[in-house]
This record gives sequence, structure tokens and C-alpha cells, in this order.
Amino acid sequence: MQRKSLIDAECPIARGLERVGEWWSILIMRDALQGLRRFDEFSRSLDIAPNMLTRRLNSLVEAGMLERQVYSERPLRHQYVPTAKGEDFRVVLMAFVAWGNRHFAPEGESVQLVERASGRPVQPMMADLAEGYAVPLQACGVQAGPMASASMRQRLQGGSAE
Amino acid sequence: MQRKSLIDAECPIARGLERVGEWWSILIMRDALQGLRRFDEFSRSLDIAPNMLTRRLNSLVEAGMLERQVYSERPLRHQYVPTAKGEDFRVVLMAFVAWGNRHFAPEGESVQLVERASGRPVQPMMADLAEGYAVPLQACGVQAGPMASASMRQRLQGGSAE
DNA sequence: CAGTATCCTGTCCGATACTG
DNA sequence: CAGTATCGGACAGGATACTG
Repeated sequence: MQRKSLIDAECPIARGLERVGEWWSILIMRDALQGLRRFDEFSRSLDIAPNMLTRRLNSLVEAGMLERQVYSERPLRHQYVPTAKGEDFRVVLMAFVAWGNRHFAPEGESVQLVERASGRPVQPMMADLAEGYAVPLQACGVQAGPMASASMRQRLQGGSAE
Repeated sequence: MQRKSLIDAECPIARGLERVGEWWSILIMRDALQGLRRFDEFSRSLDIAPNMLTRRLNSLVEAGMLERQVYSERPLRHQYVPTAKGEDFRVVLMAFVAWGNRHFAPEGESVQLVERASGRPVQPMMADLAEGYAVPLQACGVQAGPMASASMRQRLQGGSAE
């Protein structure tokens, strides 16, 4: 990518975008976390050109989001399985779905977030895990952490309004 | 955008990506939710070319993520304030930060998610709001909702493994 | 089935110059 | 300060043909 200043950014959002900053990457992760594994499955689900699928799949493997596994020796065949990092990306997709449902589905939801076992609806939320209580989204924000550089620290001070 | 099949997609992730599918859009929303308002503030924070900033700002206004407000009549000056939809996008960014912190910050976090008032660390999580208990991320998934089309319904059936 | 190889187009993005 | 105008390059993404 040609975005100079972001490559070494310490912002976790910018870092993440370097890995999954393209449409197809996110959509492929969505499908992979839904259980799709094989080239052909992604191909049909996404209606994506095969060369693009190869490119995105490779980039996701390089980024450590998917792992390429051999599932057949002769002929040689691979499947693409989410790594721990990829599996964790689920939290981002969940948030995305919850947000989309709230604002782009006035007529009703076509996709629901649920606990798989029970089928009961769930919602993303923020919580103070140490104390064990929920914190409203609006009350949450970001703050400089232990590894923040001076410039990052200053940046987070400055915009502290809102 | 030239992604034919996704424009009318009913997947909330695809819909969302149509609004904020570009790097700068997400980074601008990050800053806007941190309290930045003015052209110049974004410009310095992001180190973005002014023409690009104009484009992304306009697209975010069109997408209903930001609202353009006049804060000075003479000379005419605008500021860019998150709408309710934009404000809600915070949940996605929070998830992004949490994910990035877990996987791209082995040396320690440069940005922490906190409750603003207390400064105490918070985490995104999934919960069954009706019953009031937390549900582990791995136990969560998606399921066809009331407005799902037949094809969407089938798609969500199929990949139900994992 | 699971890709690879080419070619082409759109546009994201950067750099720079300019304006009230 | 808050943008607009113009130019050029890199690459995401599309279409199609081909292979073991």
C-alpha cells in the first residue's frame, strides 16, 4: 500500500486496516468464520473472480488471519482455516453486524446475532471485566497505554473533549 | 464502486462497507469520535492530502456518518460532527482496537479502551441482554432474521458448521 | 476442482498549485 | 484557515482463457 505514514502507525486501527483493509478480505473472513473452507466455497458464496480470490486468500494467509492446510495429497488441495487471530476478528464482524442492523435495516433484520446453542439474540457491549459490570458505549473511549509514544500520548490528550 | 453484486447485498457487513469501506473513512471516523471537528484538525492528525480529505469528508456526509455544520458565517466555515449513525460506529472501532491490541501489540498496548469517567479498562463482549448474562464470543454466530431472503436463509443454513 | 496467467479499467491516493 | 483544481502512479478489482 502506498499510505506512507500509516505503515508504522501505532494506532491499532491503522494496523488492523493494513491486514484487512479491503472489501474482499473482510467478506472472506466473514465467510471463513461462518465455516467456509475451500476455494470453491468462497468462490460461489462471494461471486468473486478467481484471480482476486487467490490474491485475497494469499494476503490473508500472509497476514496471519487464515492458515492454509492440505486436505488432500493427490491431487494437492488446500483449505483455508481461521487462525486464532482470524477467529478473534469475529468480534469486529459482530460489531459491524450490530451497527449495520441498527442503521441500515429499518424494515427489519435479515441477519441476527445469536448464541449459537440457544438461538437467543445477543448484542455487543462494553464491560469492565475486573468489576464485572457493563459500561454504556457512550461512556467509553480510548486512552494512552503503557507503550504509547509521546506523540500518541499528546494526541490522545488533545482531543479528549466529547 | 464497481462491485456489482454487493451493492444490493442484504448482508449488513457488505452494506456497511459501502459506507466506510475505505481506509481514510474509518480513520476519519476514529478521529471524529475522538472529538476532532475541523478540516484542519483532521488534516494534521491524519497527514492526508487536502483533496482526499475533502472527498472522504463529503462521502461520509453523504453516507450519513457525519453532519456538516456551519460554525462561522463570515467567512463561511464548517465543522464535521458525527451523527447518531456515526456515533454508533464507535462500537466497531472499539472492537477493532480490542482486536488489534490482542494481536498486534505483543510489547504492550499503546492505546487502551477505558471508561472515560473512571479510566478503568473495559472490553467488548457479547451478552444476552434479555437475560442479562455474558456469552463467550466463540459461542456467538449469525442466523437468518425475519427479513432474510430465501437465498440468504439458505446461505446461513449451509455454513452452519464451526 | 482449485487454482494460474493476462489484460484492462476504475479509482484510491499522493503531490502540488491555487483561492477567498 | 478551509478548502478546490489538476495531474500522475499504483493497485484493487473485473473478465476471460487456460491447466493438472
